[in-house]
Amino acid sequence: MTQTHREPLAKAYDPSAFEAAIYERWLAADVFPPDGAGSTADDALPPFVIIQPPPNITGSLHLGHGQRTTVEDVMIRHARMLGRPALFLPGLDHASIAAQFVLDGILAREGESRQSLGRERYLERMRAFINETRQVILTQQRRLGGSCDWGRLRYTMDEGSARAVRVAFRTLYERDLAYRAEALVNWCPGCRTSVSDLEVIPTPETGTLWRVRYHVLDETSGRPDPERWITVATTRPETILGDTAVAVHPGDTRYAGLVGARARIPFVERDVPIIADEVVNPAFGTGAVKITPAHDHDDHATGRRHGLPMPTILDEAARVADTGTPYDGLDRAEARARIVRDLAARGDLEGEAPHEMVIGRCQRSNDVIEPRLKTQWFVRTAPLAEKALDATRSGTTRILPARFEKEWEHWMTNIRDWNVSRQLWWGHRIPAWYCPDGHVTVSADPDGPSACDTCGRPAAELRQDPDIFDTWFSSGLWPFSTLGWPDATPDLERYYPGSVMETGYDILFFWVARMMMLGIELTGEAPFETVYLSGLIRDPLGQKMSKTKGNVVDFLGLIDDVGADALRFALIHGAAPGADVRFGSAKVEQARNFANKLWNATRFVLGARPSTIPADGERRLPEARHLGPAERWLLSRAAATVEAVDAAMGEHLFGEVTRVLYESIWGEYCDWGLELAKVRLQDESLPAEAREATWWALVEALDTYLRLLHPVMPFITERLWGELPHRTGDPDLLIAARWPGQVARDHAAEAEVEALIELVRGIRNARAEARIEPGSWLPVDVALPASLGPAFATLEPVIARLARARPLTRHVSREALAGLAARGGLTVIAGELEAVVGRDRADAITDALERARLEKELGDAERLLDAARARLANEAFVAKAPPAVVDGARAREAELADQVERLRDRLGRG
RNA sequence: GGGCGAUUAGCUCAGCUGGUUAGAGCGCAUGCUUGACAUGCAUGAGGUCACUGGUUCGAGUCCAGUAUCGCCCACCA
Repeated sequence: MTQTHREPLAKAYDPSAFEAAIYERWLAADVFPPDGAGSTADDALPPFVIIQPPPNITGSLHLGHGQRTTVEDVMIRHARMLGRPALFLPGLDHASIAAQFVLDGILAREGESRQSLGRERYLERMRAFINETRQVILTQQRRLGGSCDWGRLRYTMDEGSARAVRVAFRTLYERDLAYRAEALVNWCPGCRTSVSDLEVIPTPETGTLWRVRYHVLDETSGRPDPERWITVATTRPETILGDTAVAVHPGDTRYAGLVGARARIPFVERDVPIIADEVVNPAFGTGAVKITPAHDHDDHATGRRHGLPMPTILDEAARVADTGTPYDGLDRAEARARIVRDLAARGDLEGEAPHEMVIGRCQRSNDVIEPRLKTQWFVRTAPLAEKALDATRSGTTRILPARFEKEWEHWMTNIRDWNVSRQLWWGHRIPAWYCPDGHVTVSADPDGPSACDTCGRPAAELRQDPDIFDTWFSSGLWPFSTLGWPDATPDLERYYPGSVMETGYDILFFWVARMMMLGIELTGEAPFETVYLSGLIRDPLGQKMSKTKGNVVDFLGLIDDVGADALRFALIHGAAPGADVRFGSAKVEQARNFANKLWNATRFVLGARPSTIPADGERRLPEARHLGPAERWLLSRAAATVEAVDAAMGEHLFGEVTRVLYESIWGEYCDWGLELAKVRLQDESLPAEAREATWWALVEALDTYLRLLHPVMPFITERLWGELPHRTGDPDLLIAARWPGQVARDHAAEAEVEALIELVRGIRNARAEARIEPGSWLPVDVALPASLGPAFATLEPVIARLARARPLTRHVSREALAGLAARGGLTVIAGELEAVVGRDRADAITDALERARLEKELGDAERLLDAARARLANEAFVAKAPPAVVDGARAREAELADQVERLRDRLGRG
């Protein structure tokens, strides 16, 4: 395949100049869908399916989303390059409560409200609103380079999801896994709906603990005795109006005589029993507790045990209602203040004290949650959780990092039934109908039931439940509802269960748990093999990013500044799985610089093509017989990088992937590979074949690095790869190219070149320490073992240039070198190699500095030698450590001893 | 009240199954317009791996405890 040359690489790396165009090329080539026209997937391989949490349709992506999309995209691109049919299905979540919260805010600014519009107009407004917002997130994902199969875009409120919701609910109902019951639910007065336990955030606050006297009834008169009372402690005096008992601990002798008596509740003037119950902690407060069964979880349980009445005294907006007192109509806070005041006036307020407490607030609106009695739909979770636990315990589904499995176990084993009813409008209406006789009919028919299941009354007489489902109910079906379930579609057959579900650990229970429970129950299979939990992105101060804090980073702005590649790299570099990351500009700059480095390195390679190689020729593997040690080293290091990246990818260690690539590309390929190659490419004395081989080796290694880096930095690698000569069989686009295969390392070449690199480093170091003019050329005499002779001979001009050595003379023995050292100069000891820099150049070299340097080196070497000797002197070490370790220690000792001896020699302290 | 995690260079963080001299980026110091790159190059300084004990020939790594910070779960008014 002949490659088409487009515009040559610009001198400066400017991602904004090509990222959008690259994305368009991918789209045009139809390579994102596993079954797209441009897909090069091998259908014999198992599909790889990533499951992404569909972002809220009304929002915009923040850096956390960016990180996750990146991680997901890294996995999908890697799988695609391995030839697997790779599905990355994009989606949006209607996010009922979150969306309503956003819209309600907008309406409030317009002077409207949910109530003023009414259900139908409100929903119309919502649809208009999401039509505006839905594009935001999709655009962001594109800008970031997400290689999603856009043709399969789904939405949790589309017809497919709606049907899945109805069928799922009916199925649960038929299996007695969904039931309707009156229960105390968490009520948010701001959102005017119940919320699940998970949505209640325990918030520490300093409240007040009031002590209130309830007068005990006189047995004969039946009237409250002004002289006898029982004092209760409460943090919520307004709930006095709903009290139906006073409880004390059965063993509490202080109150033993009062149990069985009755007390008068003030204001409502209700007479209630004084009961004994184990829940009461006699050490807390006064040891007597007022019981409000309709507005407190503990009290509700107590009320049930004792068969107490449960009057509701707060309405939907948490105003006092139906108490027959003057407090009716007051907000709970105001009612509290008045009641406290009135109690004091009556002389029944015994005292008050500040009190540290934990209060439940709404995750969404931050309102104080008010427990309230409601008839709601619940999902019976115990049997579902049991199956979910089976899946994780058996390894059918793995949770990464593994430590989250413990949290999972704990939560799943203590799970409570899931309240799925929400008194909201934006969402899936619960498909339950009630007939006048109270019969319940659950139907999956989009038009509802035709008649009551129980008594046959016609549909016209049935009334549908006004509530909608918790938003997580529909997203809990996501892994299969998006593939056509409940129908047995080819997609469902092929792409279910998914491979990896990636999300932040903060929604492990909200979402992952629900998908697992519903998925297993409804499809018979766990919905994914691996749960990969990412950490949270935090700001540079370690705070969670949030709009209210104003520390949310402008995602598209960052891409405008540094490019999507740099952002992607920065988001996963140096991050351990599941660990939170502080994200600051330093990371982005590092990533941008890395991209810039790669850009310029490629420009160099392209510009260094020997004139004997045609510009548009196909790529050739360099011929082995023309390869020198530097080329063999370069190719072997590329092979080593393939091994390291494969290992890291296999374990989902993406931070390790970027670390390895950064180090290999910058520290090896650019710092040494290109520098070594430069001299040879310019060396006219070499045969053309040798120079060609050097260039082909550069191209070969660069090709490998671009492939390895592509999942992380897809745009720049695609752009640069397009400029490289391709091999026969390569596709036009890197995204569809194959992942590098593992090739054999050349350990001999690696050792040789690394020894020579150490020599160059040593010479540079000595020169710098001796404060020698960097540009000056000094004679260098080198002694090296015979085994390194050929490599040195080949690379001699390279070493000469990198070390500023002229002339560079090789000596066969150290003895010869020792004689030279006596004539002045710097001594360099680099492993087995040794060099003298600047003999006879007393003008350039300060003897005192050189002696100081050598003294320091000697000191270091002696210390290390002592440690090595001490280690070997330990008989237990020699006897018990593995032979390889002992051998290594011996070699180390010998090397150090040799070094010490040579340094002493030079310092005249033989 | 339970459970989990973190504590490594001035800062932000890697360090997998225990094994030579603990790494990176930024920052810092010194010096370089080296024909890919100053978004760069070279060289360097900087760490009793929170503390105490234990296991081991050998511990940043494993175990126990302590301290500090963070997170999750939990019905004490």
